[in-house]
Amino acid sequence: MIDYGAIEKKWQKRWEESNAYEPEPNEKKPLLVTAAWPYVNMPLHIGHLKTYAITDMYARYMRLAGYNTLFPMGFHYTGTPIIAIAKRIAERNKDVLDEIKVYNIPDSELPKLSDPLYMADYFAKDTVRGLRAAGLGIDWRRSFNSINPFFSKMVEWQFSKLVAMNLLEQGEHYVAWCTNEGNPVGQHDTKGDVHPEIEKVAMVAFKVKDESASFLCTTYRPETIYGVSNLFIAKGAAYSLVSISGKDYYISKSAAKELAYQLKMEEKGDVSSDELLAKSALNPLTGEEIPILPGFFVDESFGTGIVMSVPAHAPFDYVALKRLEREGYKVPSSYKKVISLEGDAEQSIPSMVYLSMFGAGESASDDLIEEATKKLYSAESHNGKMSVGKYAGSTESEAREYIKRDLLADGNALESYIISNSPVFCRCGTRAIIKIVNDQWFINYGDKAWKEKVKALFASTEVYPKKMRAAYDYTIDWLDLRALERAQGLGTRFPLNPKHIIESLSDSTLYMAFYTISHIIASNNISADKAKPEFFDYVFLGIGTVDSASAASGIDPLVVKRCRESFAYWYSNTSRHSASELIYSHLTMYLFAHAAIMPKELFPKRIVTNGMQLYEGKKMSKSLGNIVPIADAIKKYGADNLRAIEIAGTELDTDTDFSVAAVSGLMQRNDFLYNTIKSMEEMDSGGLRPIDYWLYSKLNAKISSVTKDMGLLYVKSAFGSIYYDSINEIKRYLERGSPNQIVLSEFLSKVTIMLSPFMPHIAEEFWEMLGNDGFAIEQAWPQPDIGMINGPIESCEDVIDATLSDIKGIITVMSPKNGGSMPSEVAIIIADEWKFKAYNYLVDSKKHSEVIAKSESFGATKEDVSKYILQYKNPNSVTMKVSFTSEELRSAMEDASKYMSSKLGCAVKVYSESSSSSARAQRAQPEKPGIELKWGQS
RNA sequence: GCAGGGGUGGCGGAGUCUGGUCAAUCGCGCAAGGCUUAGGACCUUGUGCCUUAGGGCUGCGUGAGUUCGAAUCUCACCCCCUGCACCA
Repeated sequence: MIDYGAIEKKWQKRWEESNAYEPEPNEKKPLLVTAAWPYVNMPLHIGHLKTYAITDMYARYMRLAGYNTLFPMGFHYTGTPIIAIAKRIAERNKDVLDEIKVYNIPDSELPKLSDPLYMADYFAKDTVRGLRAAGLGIDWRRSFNSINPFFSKMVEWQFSKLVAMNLLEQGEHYVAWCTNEGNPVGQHDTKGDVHPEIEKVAMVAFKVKDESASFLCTTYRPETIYGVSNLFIAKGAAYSLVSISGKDYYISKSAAKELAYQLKMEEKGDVSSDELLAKSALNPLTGEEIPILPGFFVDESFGTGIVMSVPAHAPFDYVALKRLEREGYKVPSSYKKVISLEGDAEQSIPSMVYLSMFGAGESASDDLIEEATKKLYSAESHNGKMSVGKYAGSTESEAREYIKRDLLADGNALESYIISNSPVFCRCGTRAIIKIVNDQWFINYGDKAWKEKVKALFASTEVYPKKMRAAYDYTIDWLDLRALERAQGLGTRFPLNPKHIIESLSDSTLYMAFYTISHIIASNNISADKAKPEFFDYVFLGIGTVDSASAASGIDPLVVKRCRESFAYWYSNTSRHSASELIYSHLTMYLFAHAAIMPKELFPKRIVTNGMQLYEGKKMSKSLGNIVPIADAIKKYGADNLRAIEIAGTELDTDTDFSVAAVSGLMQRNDFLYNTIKSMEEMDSGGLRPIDYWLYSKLNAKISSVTKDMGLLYVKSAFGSIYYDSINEIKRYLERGSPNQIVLSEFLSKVTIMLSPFMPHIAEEFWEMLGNDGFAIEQAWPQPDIGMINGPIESCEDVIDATLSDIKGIITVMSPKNGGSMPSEVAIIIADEWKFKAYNYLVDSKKHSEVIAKSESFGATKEDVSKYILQYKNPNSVTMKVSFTSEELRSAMEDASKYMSSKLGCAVKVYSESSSSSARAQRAQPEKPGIELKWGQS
């Protein structure tokens, strides 16, 4: 049994003692691999480990492949969640305390975590411990966080560059807003972590009859305006008369309050709902006069608190009218249908049809009506056609845009934003609304020239998995204005508005460059006030000289020089790693930042993304309570086993499942390898047999295919070949008896090197047990000896396998007829060479007649050849030549006969067809030797 | 809706680019036997259907097409997953 804990500690210590992961520039080719830095509002769990483990595997592989490889890691502090969590720890919020419980934080630490910075530092340290324990080869000297003052200066420098390039813009922007706290509201600021979904909607104005003012109705479906039978308001609610851009409108009082955050508006006075009910309105498109009625479902706080009633298409409107009718109200009697669905009856009222589909009558619950509304809305949006009005005949979705455009152009409508999943509450308890901010700064990712530059440079960036390239291309096109500042949170102050901080994604697009100098800055204790633009200009862009940069910054010229050299060396070859979800945000912004600021030869060379890590088939989440901290998993399963599953459980593009069953499979196999290596002392090393050549062939073919797979980051396939296949091959090799120590040792040593990126600790242990010097992780990746790849001998081995399984099958069938006894002897009859030649000729010619005509050249009679070759009825299906000769197969079979004999429990004799007197001899085919079982006396 | 990815055995997941060596690598699960005081582990065998001297049939979301031959190529349709921004 392997003691994983002991092995892990042993090798981690030795690696550390030899500074194995603290590279500096040298004569080798450089490679800087970086993974998206973790956001430390919680400790890491095994779901987070995946990307880092893959990055580490890649770094280790490239190191073996001859690169001087650097893998640094920092921590992301920017934004509000760290503050939010710390605050809730201070409040002793039960959810957060429960969530944090799985990480075994000592009671003495817990109170201190209510300080956001202390908490972030604490979780960062915890993360370092976890990643070290997982055996990641990270250069921790270079670690920094996103609020490091020197780094902040770099971010400021970065944004000053963008300003100079005219890539920032100021303008209007909408945000979800808490009126109580005076802050924007993001998902983590809301009760229940609900994301406020923001939508742009139309507000249609219905002029009041005999008045200059209009009713303003929020609607998703302006195209249904032709079918409006009345307006609904909330009875008993307070309404206001307001003036927007010189026009008067009635809206609910609460809407007036909220819309004031979006539109310039003046409140002119209160109006009661009864007053409104007494009025009537004019349809802006049809001019029809319509009544105002109380709607039971109208929410004064949603939209404008006035709803246009389209009973034919809106189930709520329909039900409301029916209820009013029953209560004795005078209600419109015609439900005008304006949209038709294919196949519906002309007279049918869609809202009635859908209500009855759900078994919902006039007294149905709101939920049921809601359900019918959704279905009808979806059906009409997808397949509905306008049946009336200017756009009759066009699809509903087209008509919606056209009609909205017309209404806006004619001054019959306004636009506003609403929270479509309203109500969303801020944690303080206030309902969130939408605010339009008009001095908001944006990064203009919509800039055409910038986009073109990114596209041009990105064309030569390698993307893994390859098929993700389309997603980047799409995102490059799609990215547009992006707000870059926020009112709250940790981070770097935005130079153009120091009250705000630079938003968390925007401050993390160039930080990987800082790793190349962070340890130099730290070890020389250089303070942030020396981080002058001239310093960054020189180090990152080569603008100016060592002396000018030193003079401007006050930093020692030798330090400046070292920074410049370090950056120029490492940044010339970079590989970026993250989960694939970041393609749509961070990774593409990272491309934009590099295109704008960095010299084009330093543009990212490679981006690698991966899927998620699942746990027992499910996404890990606090609500499922299935979060496994990294330290726990390592203790339980072993770092290498955890790594292997996370890295190579699937290929990069799919999610990986972590299951305990998979771990136990790995443990058993590790034990097998361990025991095999231990038992090697007793092995001899004599002359080579076919099976030895077979193992060499497998080894070299493996090196060749794995090298190819690793180059394309087909991780699962590579690992399968290195690990599972090798184990199966060793088992087979050992079964054949008399294993050769030299052969097996070479096989295992090379496999161990290839295994080390995945399972570094175990690989080191095996490497040492095999009697090799140095670290496995510092060896050269094996080169395949193509000459040792022996197709014929592998094919012969396959034939041996197939023959064995054929024989077993026949024995199973025949035994009962022979009183349950086993055969006393099995004769294996190898086809004569002429059959090989005839067969191969058929593959080429595809014509029986041509093969038969050539009979003599194969050394056989026409009769024999035609009898043999005609059994391949469709020559087109004979496509693969036999790669070995009759004699090669005979000798391999001979060598395997002892093994077959032990498997079958009876004597096995090998004959050639011509020397066999068996009646079954002529059945022998090149890849299917004849078989004869003998019962009784042998 | 827009964009990207995907539908293969009880399950995870190969194979698809480059059609034939594919009843389908590998792994998990399951079943029987061996070993064991017992359990676990380990080893052997089996695991679509029908056969029974190494054979045949059906099958890779649905339907059609190309081809001597299709999981693989073409067309149409159905279904699922992810992202859609100020959120790290």
